[in-house]
Amino acid sequence: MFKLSRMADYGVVVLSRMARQPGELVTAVEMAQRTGLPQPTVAKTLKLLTRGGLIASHRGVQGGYSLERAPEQVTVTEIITALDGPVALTACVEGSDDNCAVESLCPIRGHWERVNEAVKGALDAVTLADLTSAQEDAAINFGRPRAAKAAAPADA
Amino acid sequence: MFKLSRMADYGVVVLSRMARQPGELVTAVEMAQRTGLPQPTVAKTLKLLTRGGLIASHRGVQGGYSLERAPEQVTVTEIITALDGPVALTACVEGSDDNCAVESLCPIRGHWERVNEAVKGALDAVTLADLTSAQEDAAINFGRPRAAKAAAPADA
DNA sequence: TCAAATCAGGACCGCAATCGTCCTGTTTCG
DNA sequence: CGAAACAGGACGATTGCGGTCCTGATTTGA
Ligand code: FES
Ligand code: FES
Repeated sequence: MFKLSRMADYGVVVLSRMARQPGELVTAVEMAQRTGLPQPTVAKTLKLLTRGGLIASHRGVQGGYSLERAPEQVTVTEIITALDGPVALTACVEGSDDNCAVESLCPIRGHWERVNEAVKGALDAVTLADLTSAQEDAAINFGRPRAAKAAAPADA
Repeated sequence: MFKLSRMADYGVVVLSRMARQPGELVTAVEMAQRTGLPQPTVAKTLKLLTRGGLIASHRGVQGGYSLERAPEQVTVTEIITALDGPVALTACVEGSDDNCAVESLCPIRGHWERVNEAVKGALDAVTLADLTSAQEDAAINFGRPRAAKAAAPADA
């Protein structure tokens, strides 16, 4: 069913929540309260997000996490990459050391990368701002936005 | 890591193999031999593909499967849908009856659909013909493509 | 008519990756 | 020096997935 991991889901939820007050320092437990998610999991998510460079952390007594980057500069691809590793649809795309069992006679060998590129491009075109700001202008192009086809310069 | 299931992978492999001789009737066991994949799994894949309307089946003694549609009319989205169910990145997109646990206060509620649309659009733009074309340069690197992996240890 | 070939559909089990939790440092502030 | 808060990893339960097999249904051909 081609669904992304729950971690990435949580990550987007948490991040979009943080995008409301950029720069504000929030602790992990408070973040869990705001989102309604279990605290340990949210803490883990925050850690991963920090390691991925998406948010900044501050240790110590008055510490916490804060979103420093602009919401429209945070792409969904980055979030997924930070929480679930690089986007690699199949085993034969770069990023994994294990190839398909039939690499020798596979008819499409390197052509998976094109699909991978297309998906990554689509994911790249959606930013955190898109997910949080669509509140007011819900009537944008929902049918097939520029993201879909415009993300096809894979072979340029 | 946002990878699609192995079933979908196999499906594409099998289909792209069938795209070479469209209309030819091939049995499941022969298809397994051609692709090098285990027979039971390949049979299962063929069944799912048939149910999805991507290939035609013929029962009886001289039966088998055949690809009736044009390769450029078969999209990757269809293949994934046939084998893994509809493309639904998260639980809150249409297609599943189960929502996130925090749907009530989730800040992005319906906005996941945009991401879903973007991905589906990207997948829709790649057809079976795209994967099978450029067959000539697919035979060049028979060793181990391993695109730009940092310092690939000699494992040959 | 009968038997063989082949697909259809589902049941079943084992493995694996994920999800979620917790514990032990490390850092900063009061 | 102690408390607050993050960092990092270990650990177990669970769920879904991958893979196999078995029993029908259908068609062909002898
Ligand atoms: S080598 Fe991976 S799909 Fe063919
Ligand atoms: S992510 Fe599903 S309801 Fe918010």
